[in-house]
Amino acid sequence: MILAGELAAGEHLHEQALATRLGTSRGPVREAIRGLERIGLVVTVVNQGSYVRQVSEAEALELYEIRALLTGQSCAILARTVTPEQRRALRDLAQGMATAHEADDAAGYFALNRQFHEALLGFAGNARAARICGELGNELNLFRRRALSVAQNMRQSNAEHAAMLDAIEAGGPARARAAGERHIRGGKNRFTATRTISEAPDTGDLPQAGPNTARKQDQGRTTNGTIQEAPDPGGRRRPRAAERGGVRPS
Amino acid sequence: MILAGELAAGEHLHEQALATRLGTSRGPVREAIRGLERIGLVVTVVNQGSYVRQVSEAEALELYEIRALLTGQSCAILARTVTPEQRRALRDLAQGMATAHEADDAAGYFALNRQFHEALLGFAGNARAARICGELGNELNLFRRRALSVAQNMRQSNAEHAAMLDAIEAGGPARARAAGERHIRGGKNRFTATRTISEAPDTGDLPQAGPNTARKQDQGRTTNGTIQEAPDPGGRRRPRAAERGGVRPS
DNA sequence: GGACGACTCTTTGTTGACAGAAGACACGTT
DNA sequence: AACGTGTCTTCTGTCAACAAAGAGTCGTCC
Repeated sequence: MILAGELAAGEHLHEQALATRLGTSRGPVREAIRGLERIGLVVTVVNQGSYVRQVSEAEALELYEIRALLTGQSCAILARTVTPEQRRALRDLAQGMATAHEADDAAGYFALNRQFHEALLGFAGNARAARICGELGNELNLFRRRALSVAQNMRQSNAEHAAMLDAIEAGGPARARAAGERHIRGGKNRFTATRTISEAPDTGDLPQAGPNTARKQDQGRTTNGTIQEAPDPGGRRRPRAAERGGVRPS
Repeated sequence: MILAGELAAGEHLHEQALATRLGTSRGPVREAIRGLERIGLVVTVVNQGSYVRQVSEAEALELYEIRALLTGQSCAILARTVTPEQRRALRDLAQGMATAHEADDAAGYFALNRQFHEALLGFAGNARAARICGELGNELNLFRRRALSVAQNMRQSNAEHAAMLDAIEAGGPARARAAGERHIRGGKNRFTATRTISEAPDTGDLPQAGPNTARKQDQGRTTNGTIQEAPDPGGRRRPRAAERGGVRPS
């Protein structure tokens, strides 16, 4: 639900509501939340609840850097080890993305893009790196949402994919690595360029509190103590207040 | 408890026993297990329970590669951005490790080593990379345990730390990156060399079943479906059999 | 009129109990 | 004697209920 955008970034996770919605009880929901917390999709404040993680721009840039490294390394490895079947599979995925782009099928494009990167990392033989890269991509989706569905960006991304494959097939490890890193950093730049679009809080139908509602907040001590990040619920903590008066102007 | 070695790799996590031992009930234990599962310290099989993750040698090598990349990148960044305070902090940690090595203080050495790498990654400015690297180190500890407490290895590791710092301070990004990668790959080689030592199952006081006890095992379908790894409980699944007759020879 | 304090309500944290599943043991059959 | 089947026990998965803590609201006092 988080990745699908049904739960907005910063949104409070109401355990009972989720349980009834999923047709189960609070126990399984809590266990799931603990798992999401560990992979960084959710932040929990003791005695207050859990919130969908809000990725700051600085953090997003960090994630891009890690992905660039891992992707570049995978390309470098593939330049030496790629098999004809793998080449064909990657080319097919790239071709599929091109047609999806022409058909203006953003959803299909994203699915294929994910498969492409997953296959690339997987072929390189480091399953764990592939898993990490996928999780980082998930977190990035929390931030960028669909701000990247600009057609121009899709085309540019496709060109970079082709360059990566060319470098893998004929360029040698160093060039392949550079192409891989360039692609991710290109995505990073596209993200930075279109960031202002998603800057507007797009919480959909949720009532939105003002940016400086007085709140105790306790400086966000999380249960595992790793990410001391202010949850900033964004909307209401107690539904009652929002439903009755809406935003309380300080 | 896993990192401290109280729970051996492959050991079954008995929820009720853990709950009573920790003075709580099964709910919080289950939530904690879900978190550990997400970061890869625990593997769960449905309707069978959770086991401390067993890291295969191939996986361990993968983890080393990822750490090498991240560490090398951090060194490259630090070569351009390191401040005098950071240099001093890293030098102090390296010096502390040297004295710990001379004093044969393996525990102190490991603690300092962890701090050193944490500080290195942290100074490089990518908090997430630091976190990932730390988690990977935790997982590696599942495997290598204390096979690396050989004095010779400590000395070699110290020399590599010094080389990293030298390269960061005077060598430029490329040399610093190479030094960082060389250190982690050196650890990888030391791990491979001493691997046979830890190969002997060191489960301590646990009764150990024979290597080929017939078991259904269901090929280990996990709850999240990511790591299809055979749990291989290693010891007993039901205490009764082991307590009554011990190992049943086929 | 504004600020402080008590009260109430909602939500989380935790517990105990129940149902289902899976393995182990014992018995009967081939 | 070996194999298959039935039963039993144990453990996990899930649920409903209780206790505690925090936040909002209302009343009172300065």
